[in-house]
Amino acid sequence: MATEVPTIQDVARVAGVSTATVSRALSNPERVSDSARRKVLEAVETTGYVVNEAARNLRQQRANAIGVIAPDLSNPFFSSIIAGIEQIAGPNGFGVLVTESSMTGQGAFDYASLLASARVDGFVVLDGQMDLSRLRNRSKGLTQVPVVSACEYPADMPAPSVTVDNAGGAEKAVRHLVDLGHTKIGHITGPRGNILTTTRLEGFREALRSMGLTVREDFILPGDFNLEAGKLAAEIWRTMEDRPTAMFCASDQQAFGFISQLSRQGFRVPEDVSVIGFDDIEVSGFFVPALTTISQPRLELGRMAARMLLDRINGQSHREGLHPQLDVTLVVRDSTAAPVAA
Amino acid sequence: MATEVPTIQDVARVAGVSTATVSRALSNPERVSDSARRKVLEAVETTGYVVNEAARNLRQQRANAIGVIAPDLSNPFFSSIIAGIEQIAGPNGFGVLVTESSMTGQGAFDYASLLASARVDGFVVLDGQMDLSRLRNRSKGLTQVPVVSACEYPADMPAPSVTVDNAGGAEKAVRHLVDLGHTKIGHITGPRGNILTTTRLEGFREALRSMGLTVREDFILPGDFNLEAGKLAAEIWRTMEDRPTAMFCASDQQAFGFISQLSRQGFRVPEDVSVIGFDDIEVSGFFVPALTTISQPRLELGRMAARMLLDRINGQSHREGLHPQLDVTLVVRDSTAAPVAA
DNA sequence: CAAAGCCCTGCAATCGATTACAACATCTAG
DNA sequence: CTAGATGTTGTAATCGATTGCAGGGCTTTG
Repeated sequence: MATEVPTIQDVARVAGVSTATVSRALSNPERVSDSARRKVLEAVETTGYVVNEAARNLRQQRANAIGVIAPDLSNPFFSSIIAGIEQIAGPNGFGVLVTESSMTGQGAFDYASLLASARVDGFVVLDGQMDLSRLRNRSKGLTQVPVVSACEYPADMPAPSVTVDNAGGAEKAVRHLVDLGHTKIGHITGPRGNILTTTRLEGFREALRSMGLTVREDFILPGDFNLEAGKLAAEIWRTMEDRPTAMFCASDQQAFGFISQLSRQGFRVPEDVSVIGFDDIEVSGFFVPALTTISQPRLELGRMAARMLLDRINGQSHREGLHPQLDVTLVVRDSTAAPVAA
Repeated sequence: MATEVPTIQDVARVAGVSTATVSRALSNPERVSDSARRKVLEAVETTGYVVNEAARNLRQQRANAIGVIAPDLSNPFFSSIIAGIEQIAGPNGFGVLVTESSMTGQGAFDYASLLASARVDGFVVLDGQMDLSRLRNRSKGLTQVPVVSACEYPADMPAPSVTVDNAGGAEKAVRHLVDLGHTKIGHITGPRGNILTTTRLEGFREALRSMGLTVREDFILPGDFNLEAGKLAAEIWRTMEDRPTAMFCASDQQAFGFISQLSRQGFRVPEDVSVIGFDDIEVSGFFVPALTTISQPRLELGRMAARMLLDRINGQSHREGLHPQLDVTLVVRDSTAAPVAA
């Protein structure tokens, strides 16, 4: 039972050919004769041979793995993206190493080291806050290092990215609220400095203007993408003299926090205030009330980012362009309604 | 800028010693003289050397990485556990490869292959449904392969595991409901055949009995851990003639689905029915109503599983025993209350 | 029929680290 | 003073795959 793991030597011996032929039969089948290929495949079958990745990686000078840097693993928003990345990476023979931003910078988990140590061939960066300067001053310039940012992206980053149409999403959200009859529309932003925050805020402003409404700066509450931020914003909303009748939240989680805190204080959604989120994570349809939101194609985001990164690693140019943008859609549920006549 | 990645040879040259000394200075500092160590560390600093993992892995015949097999990445319950695993693995120089169960079995992502290919040194299995037999009939016997199952575990699996006290959790939930005055208590189970399902159900039954209540089989609804299952159960609850006044749900997600569907039908929680969950995922405190639940130490679950696996890989025996069980705690929030006097 | 080209195969170098072994210096004990 | 122990270092083999190069067989062409 406790047999050794077979090597390419074993296969070669069983098949009666050289290791070179075995290697070629497996990676470039068209380069060997039919008979040799058959013998090799048969020998692989009987021995149960699997290529030793460490040896291959050493020789080929590539890791056959990609790293994913996520800001927060416990946020369900990111896990779907990661699932999408795996769907592409796995079948292409690439492993996926997932890291939280908070882990990087710690010894071996420093991402520059991950690259230099031949553990990964490139990164998908899901964290827009990430400081990529360290990557730059090590060995190759940043433009050389295969990096694709997905979803969020550092403003100064000269790397390909795949994003969604955030401004368009904001516009769809505002239009929905306006269509319902709202005129006093507020917004809870994401964290300061985040690109998503600015794009959605800008889209929000622009949409209001284009629909002939004035932007009330006091209706724009600073926040974050998490639950706590929504709760905080609710406290502010509650103390406002002139309250917005509808709030556009920068994320679903934030919307949950907002609604939760309001409910606790005796307010009702959507009767007292309409709430619309952004992301469409899984629970959104099951929240109470079910959350109206802007749906992001999260799986596809991950898949496309992975495809782009693999192209990059393989030295190909991107089939989908340098900065593809995916569409978002409005999902109307129960957290938005027409404002009650005052 | 586009310099090559420095190798141990470069360091040796700069430091004026042999590669053997460099290697020893880095991994067994006490085996070299002070002066040599100083020179090496300095040379590492100036060259920016990072060990090439592929070369090390090949020579040492270990991958310095562990695999995590999760049933469903988009479930926030698992992401915390994974974060915990990383907290331990990373600082110990181990990478973490995350895989969804649905991916395994596909070519290179087959987990037996992952092992044989020297990509990982062992696994943390988060999926109790996982069929581990394939692992068994390849090379070493299953007992040889470093595997630690966390949270769920296949019943027939002769591997170490770290779990929580599921029966105790069920008991705490029931006691809480009984303390509130409930006597008609129902349960929505997890998926059939899952070990968590049986343990929690058994704990539920046992708790009722020990508190002098009879177990009503018609109050036990079959389910799953996901949102949809809760929704389905709500439909059944609604049509019951004699309804339980309190439901113990096998997971928080399930509880959300249950509450969500009831709300949609005009019922109120906890006025019409008390609901208690299991897991205490992040959003639970922000649900409407905030969910009373049994809290699992998810981060610690991952950390402990990782520690056990690393011990195993390093050939040490487990400091924490073969089957440690972590305690769970009752978190009382707003979804449970005394039953209304009929 | 000879020269040139192509296909298939094997030999052996190579990737970059670790480590068994041996060499040497230094120290200790008798 | 010497045999043996101890501590430090370097040499070179090794891990398992890939791949440049060359050789042998066969086909094509003039």
